Amino acid sequence: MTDRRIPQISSRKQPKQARSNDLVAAILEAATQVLVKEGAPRFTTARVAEKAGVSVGSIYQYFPNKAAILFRLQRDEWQSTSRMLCDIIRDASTPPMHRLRTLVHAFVRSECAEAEMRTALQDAAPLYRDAPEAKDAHDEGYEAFGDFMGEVLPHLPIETRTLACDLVMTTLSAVGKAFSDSRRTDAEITAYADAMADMVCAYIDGLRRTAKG
Amino acid sequence: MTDRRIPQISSRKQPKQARSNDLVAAILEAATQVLVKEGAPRFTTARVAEKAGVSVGSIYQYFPNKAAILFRLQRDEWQSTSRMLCDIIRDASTPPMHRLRTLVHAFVRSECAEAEMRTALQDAAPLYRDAPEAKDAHDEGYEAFGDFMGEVLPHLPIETRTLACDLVMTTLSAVGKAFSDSRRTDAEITAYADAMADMVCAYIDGLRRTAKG
DNA sequence: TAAAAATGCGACGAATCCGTCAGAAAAGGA
DNA sequence: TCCTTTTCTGACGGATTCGTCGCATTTTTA
Repeated sequence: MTDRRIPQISSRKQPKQARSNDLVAAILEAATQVLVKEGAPRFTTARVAEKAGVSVGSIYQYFPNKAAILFRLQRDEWQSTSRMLCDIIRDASTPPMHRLRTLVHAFVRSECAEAEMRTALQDAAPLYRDAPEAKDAHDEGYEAFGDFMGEVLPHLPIETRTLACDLVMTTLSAVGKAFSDSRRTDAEITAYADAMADMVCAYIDGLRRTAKG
Repeated sequence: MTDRRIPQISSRKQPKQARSNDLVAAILEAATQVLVKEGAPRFTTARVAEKAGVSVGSIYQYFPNKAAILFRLQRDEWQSTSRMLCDIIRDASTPPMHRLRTLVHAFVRSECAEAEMRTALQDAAPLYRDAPEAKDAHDEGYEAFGDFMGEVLPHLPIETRTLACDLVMTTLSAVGKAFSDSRRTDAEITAYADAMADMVCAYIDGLRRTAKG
């Protein structure tokens, strides 16, 4: 790349009055709608402002630029699914592989539920992807899953385990995205999630045998 | 989406003189460079023309619009990798699962080799994705892989087999993309491809046992 | 209640970008 | 060589977008 700018992402000013908070909330809500209904290329501060019943200037009071809004939406999304996955994978009251299957189903279902939003955010990625803050948003879920793999595959060499962890997480996320690119029925979702779970479990069982034998 | 245009993609006119062919080739070459070096948002007919040492008007003589250039690049890429995969998976002189492993390695390696190009094309996807021609570009490889699954899992119910086929193809493509998003060393590529092959093979072996037992 | 501070407004300048069109240049034919 | 056809050129119109800035409005403070 020859001339990429790294967008400024961090917030411009902290709201001090109550109405400001409402404003920010309204902006984010409107941004979501604009993004989903109009698509990434037509995502414009002007359109967001109009939808939110607010003027452009107000937006730029709390977001340094367009990219910051998109980044914020993306980060919120990551955080919420990340948290969901943590809850499932750490639930000590159910057997590990059962947790994993539940995780897969929950993940696929969630991806399908927000497919439009996700696609649009993906399309807008060039605008915020290069921001430094973009990296540290995924780590919560990743760490939890690392613990899980340690629990299930204690005897595996650490390197192999890390690689396996990476592969499984990537598979969930990437295949989930790809699957949810088309609109799916409930039955399709269940069937596909079952197949994904089969695949991942088969892989992990294989690793188990390798470690023991 | 409220107001998406479907872009016209099909070619504007067939070149009749030799110099025209050179021109089209030069345009595509320049387009590739611009896309990789400047990134999707800065991909402009003007820039492509400049790089190709040609005027904007000439571009619009052979491509109806910007989207058509991008679509063409994407299609060429799909075709070439699709063909490569067909050659590997259909090679009757090697045992099936060995072919599959080779396929995985070849695919991951190829994705990594053209990572920048692929990312940029992905970023530009909103411009050409909705075109009707976009769908029928993947089918060659898909069909070949379907045959392969039939060969390896003859006793599996057709529905299950189709699902499995879909899952494996999607996994290859989606996980390969995600993996190649970061720059990778040769050793990393090999290790990751091995892990992917392990996972896919474990899944298919599992299905085999299911079908027999 | 009056001044100060915070917030909200929206027209506007500057920058791109897309694709066209009238005419120049090159190639082909008689 | 001269005329016709094909190809190439690049300035330009029309459209869109981003983000700012001077000013109006509301809230807080004294």
